[in-house]
Amino acid sequence: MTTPSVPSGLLDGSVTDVARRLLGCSVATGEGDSEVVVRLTEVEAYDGPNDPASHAYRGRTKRNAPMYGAAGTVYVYLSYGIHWCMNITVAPVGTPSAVLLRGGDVVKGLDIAVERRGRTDHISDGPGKLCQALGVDGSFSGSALGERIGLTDADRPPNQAQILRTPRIGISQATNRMWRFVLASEASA
DNA sequence: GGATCGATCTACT
DNA sequence: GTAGATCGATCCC
Repeated sequence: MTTPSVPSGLLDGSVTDVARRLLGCSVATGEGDSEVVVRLTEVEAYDGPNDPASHAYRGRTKRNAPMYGAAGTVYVYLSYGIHWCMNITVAPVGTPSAVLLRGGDVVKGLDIAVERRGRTDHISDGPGKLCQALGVDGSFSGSALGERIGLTDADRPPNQAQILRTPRIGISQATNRMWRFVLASEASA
């Protein structure tokens, strides 16, 4: 076992399989009273070299290096100079596939998340907001799941029937790929 | 060394 | 629903 804090098999398979599987899973940061847990409701798959929209499409750089690491590596980058965005590397070493965590519901430590966000609404319904609510920043990039960020599948739906597939957001390339996955219960019709 | 772009967020209409 | 903000990293000369 290499990543004891990650449920076995959770990160196996294609990047789209994993993205779908991560919906409903919970991401956690902090410990004890300062722990914040978010249940994922929105993710996107990025298939490195085969995906024009991926940061790894043009090759390896200092920023995206963690995507070339082992499955379960956390890749955090700064978007638009102000927002942190968090990914989980999927494929084996050398293959830069990753899943972008776009949003979710805070299920623990809501007061902490609210304080960090400075608002009581829109706490974690976007990539940058999700990271801010969890207290994730660039120092988390390159670390493995289980070290500073925990991942559990406790509240994952038993089937994939409630999962919707839609085009990805915020990109200008390969927008035709339906690689954004959302929990149907959160999509409000 | 300089110019350009970005997997976004917030506020206002 | 629409427009503006904001700063690092990347890419090119």
